[in-house]
Amino acid sequence: MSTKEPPCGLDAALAVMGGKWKPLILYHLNSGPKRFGDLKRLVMGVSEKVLIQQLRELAAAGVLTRHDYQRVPPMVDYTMTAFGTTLARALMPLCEWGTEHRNKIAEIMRSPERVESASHSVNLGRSTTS
Amino acid sequence: MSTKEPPCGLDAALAVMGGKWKPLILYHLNSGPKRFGDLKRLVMGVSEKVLIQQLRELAAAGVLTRHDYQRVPPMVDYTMTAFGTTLARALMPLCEWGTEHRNKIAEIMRSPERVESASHSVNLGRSTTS
DNA sequence: CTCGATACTTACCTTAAGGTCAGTACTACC
DNA sequence: GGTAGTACTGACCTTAAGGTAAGTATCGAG
Repeated sequence: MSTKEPPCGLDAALAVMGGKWKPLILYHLNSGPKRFGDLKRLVMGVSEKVLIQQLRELAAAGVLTRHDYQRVPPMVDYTMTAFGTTLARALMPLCEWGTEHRNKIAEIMRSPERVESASHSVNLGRSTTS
Repeated sequence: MSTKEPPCGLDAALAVMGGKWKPLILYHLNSGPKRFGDLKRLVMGVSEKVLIQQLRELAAAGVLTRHDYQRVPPMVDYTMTAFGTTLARALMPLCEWGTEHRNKIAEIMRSPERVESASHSVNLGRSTTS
């Protein structure tokens, strides 16, 4: 019984969209195909190397397609697949939640709520913060 | 203009819920208060140390409260805050998406889609896979 | 000529995140 | 005595993830 499929598919979803920049990449691509340079500007703070890497992973996961126009200088665009679109749609409530609560979250990050019996500051770390 | 608040709150949301086990912790706590041991069994694969750590972080972020009954042996339970409940609700579409697509995702992870001009396997890494 | 644009690749580096293991303190049961 | 339960703490370790910097090749503009 302990090896049964879990009731919640969050682990599976996170296996696809997990990565520091992937959620934002998905958000931006959901509004239409984008060139590499567009994404670089829209996903503020991402390095070229990591952007390329995570785009490739998303492509490998069938979430987006990379279309190379075989030009010099290079010209490449990235488009959501139908599968990817369903994921982006499932991410929208989280996006909205974050937008609505952005001020509260910023405040909490500045001054985390005192945790009973411990009051060290929170490190939310590498993988998800910007 | 480039320092304006982003249109999408995913970064803020991820600042709160980012962490390998936090989404699943949130999912399980959404169905009612839980003892530490309950969570350890429900969130399969998590180590005690990391579970404690991420519970503390979620408490510091105001998502849940920790109630210590001051007993020996220790008796502690964790309850979602109203704020946390809004987040868990925002996560449900993603949970459902993952559940629906679990088979497809498992297949992709076994055999990632060929990426144009590269065909290396996908490593979805530490922070979000189980 | 230089610089800017395009979208990458590669070498190398740092460190945050998650983990194992040992320990804590008490009770109850065998 | 031992084991099991409760929920932690701290020391120590590994490595995945994200990053910087340098480089690639071509075109067009000044």
